[in-house]
Amino acid sequence: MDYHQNPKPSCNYSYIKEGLDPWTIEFQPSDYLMLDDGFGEDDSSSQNMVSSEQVASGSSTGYSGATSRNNSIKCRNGVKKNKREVEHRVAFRTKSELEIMDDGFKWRKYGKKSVKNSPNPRNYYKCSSSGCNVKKRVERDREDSRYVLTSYDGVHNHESPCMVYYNNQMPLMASNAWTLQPSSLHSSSFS
DNA sequence: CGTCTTTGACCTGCGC
DNA sequence: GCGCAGGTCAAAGACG
Repeated sequence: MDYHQNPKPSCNYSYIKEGLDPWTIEFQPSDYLMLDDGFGEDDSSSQNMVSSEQVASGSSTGYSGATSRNNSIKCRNGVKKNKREVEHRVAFRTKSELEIMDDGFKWRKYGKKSVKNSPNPRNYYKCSSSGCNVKKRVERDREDSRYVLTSYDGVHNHESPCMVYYNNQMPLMASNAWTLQPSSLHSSSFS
């Protein structure tokens, strides 16, 4: 049973960046987990991230899909949201042999879907904590299967189950570590 | 027995 | 209106 509690892999992470070579900045999981939600609001910063829609829509990998055709995000109830209205969505690419990396939370897989023009399926996860609606998408980079594309949608309304374990070393690690404010979402592509 | 993964079916939006 | 594609649901089975 893949319960996503494997030890933190000794892999290198790469932010999905804008303007610069998107795959050159590497960091460790702990670095990312300690980011605050004010992160990325300063455009002069070299640590901007982009929405996962840019990843999925092909800005960096060539993907295309229904949810990205009109720069809008569809919801189950049919309500559409503009890209920039989607809150708390982050994506990054990770060089790892493991598709599942321990981010301190427990995830339940609820779907798997093959993606057009990609030999690798996309996996869908929900946070297994009751009341927490954070979702996660994981897929291998179609152009370089050594990399894993991970995108998070939402903000955890609870602390990480690993909080106690890591608390001594990572006091800033918080449930909103994944937060990405809309103001930090950029609409331009990597082209 | 509870919780998880698997997987086909279904829903929705978009382009033609 | 139809087909395509992504995202989600839910039943069935597996596992500890």
